[in-house]
Amino acid sequence: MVQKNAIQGRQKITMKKIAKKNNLQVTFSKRRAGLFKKASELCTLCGVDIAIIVFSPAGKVFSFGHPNVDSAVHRFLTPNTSSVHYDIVQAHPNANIRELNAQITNLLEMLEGEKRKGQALDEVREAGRRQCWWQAPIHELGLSELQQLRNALEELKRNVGKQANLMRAAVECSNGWPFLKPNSVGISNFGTQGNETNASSSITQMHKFGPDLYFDF
Amino acid sequence: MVQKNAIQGRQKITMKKIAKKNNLQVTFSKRRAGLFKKASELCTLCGVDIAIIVFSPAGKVFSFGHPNVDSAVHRFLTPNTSSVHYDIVQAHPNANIRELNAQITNLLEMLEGEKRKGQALDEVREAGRRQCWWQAPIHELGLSELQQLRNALEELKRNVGKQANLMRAAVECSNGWPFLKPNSVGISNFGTQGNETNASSSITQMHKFGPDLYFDF
DNA sequence: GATACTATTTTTAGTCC
DNA sequence: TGGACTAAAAATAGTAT
Repeated sequence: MVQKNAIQGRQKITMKKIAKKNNLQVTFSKRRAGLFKKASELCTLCGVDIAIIVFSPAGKVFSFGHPNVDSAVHRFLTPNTSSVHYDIVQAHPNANIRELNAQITNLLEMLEGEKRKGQALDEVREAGRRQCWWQAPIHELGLSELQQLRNALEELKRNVGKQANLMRAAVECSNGWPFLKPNSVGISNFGTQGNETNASSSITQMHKFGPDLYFDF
Repeated sequence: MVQKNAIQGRQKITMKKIAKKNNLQVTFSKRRAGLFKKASELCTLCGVDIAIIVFSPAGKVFSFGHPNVDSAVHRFLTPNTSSVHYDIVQAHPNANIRELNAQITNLLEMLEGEKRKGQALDEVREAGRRQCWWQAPIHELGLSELQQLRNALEELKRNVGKQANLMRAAVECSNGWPFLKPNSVGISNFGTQGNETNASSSITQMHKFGPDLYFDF
């Protein structure tokens, strides 16, 4: 089905800008993912904060940050000042959020394993597709369900985006924030920060919703 | 000349914070170098701009940037004129954070269960009471990949975390903030408009990172 | 754009200098 | 902290969906 020629496998490449546009795009996606993964691992293994900002060839912005991009950037820009702004949120650590983060982190690891184990059993589950299956007594979800979950999440993401547009409109009609200036980083930061394990990093992507607006969510 | 024990070669490690201080430091140095190298390669191969900021366990700051950190950070923070970061407003009380969190938690539990059962058979479970909070039918589901689910989850995690944080911040600082309500949702937006900056092609090999690429404070 | 595959190329954990 | 070394763990180029 899919065996053309012999030579398969990684090829060595020269370190210079890739000529073929198409190839460049693929490489960019792969390596960007790889870079973010490396960063994530570094965060987890060494418990450090990292921020990465990448401007894609297409003009989009991809960012990665632990605990988030802005806190790191802020800390970078103002080395002397202790992140005061962030304390607004950090003042009262929310156990639920941490719990959520922990769960998601575990989930991600699980999915990795699940993915490896086998997608053979996936077919069997195709038939068991239901509406709102996520509400049902969850005891066992197959890959089919996971796929549905994925779609559902994307839908959610889309909805949030719409809302973001509305919100933005509202903001522009108002003045500004008490202590948030255009070039100052605002509140943000979630997940555990400080020390102790967990890989609550975040990989984000900018999504375009309007003719000239990118919402990051 | 140096053959102490047998076990040589790379060992697999678990993704959690390294316990041994000494080991952690070594790993940090190596991986940081590796991360920067990857970033460098991405710059060269794809001709894109990147900025990386890393706060070491020792409190130092390491950064990598092409063409330099500040330009990328600046571009990230000031996509254009107006636009305020982290605008928080609740235009319409649509998305309820609590519900969202509940759903996510629920989904996570579901997946946890799946993992434990070791992907047994997938019998159908009754629909059960539902409350399509995002009101979006998810019937026509294509053959998705777990990898995508993973990405979606990571994005969602960030989204939920941020919203929850902002919500808390709103509650704590409700006295004085414009239109913030206890159940308001926060959405942040960074723009990347117009500026296309298609990374110049004059990217010279960034071999070893020169003193102008590494900043060690 | 993102993924799947697979043969190779790279990266790197552990340990010693 | 920065190499050196070995061998196993990861990342990934090229190609096709």
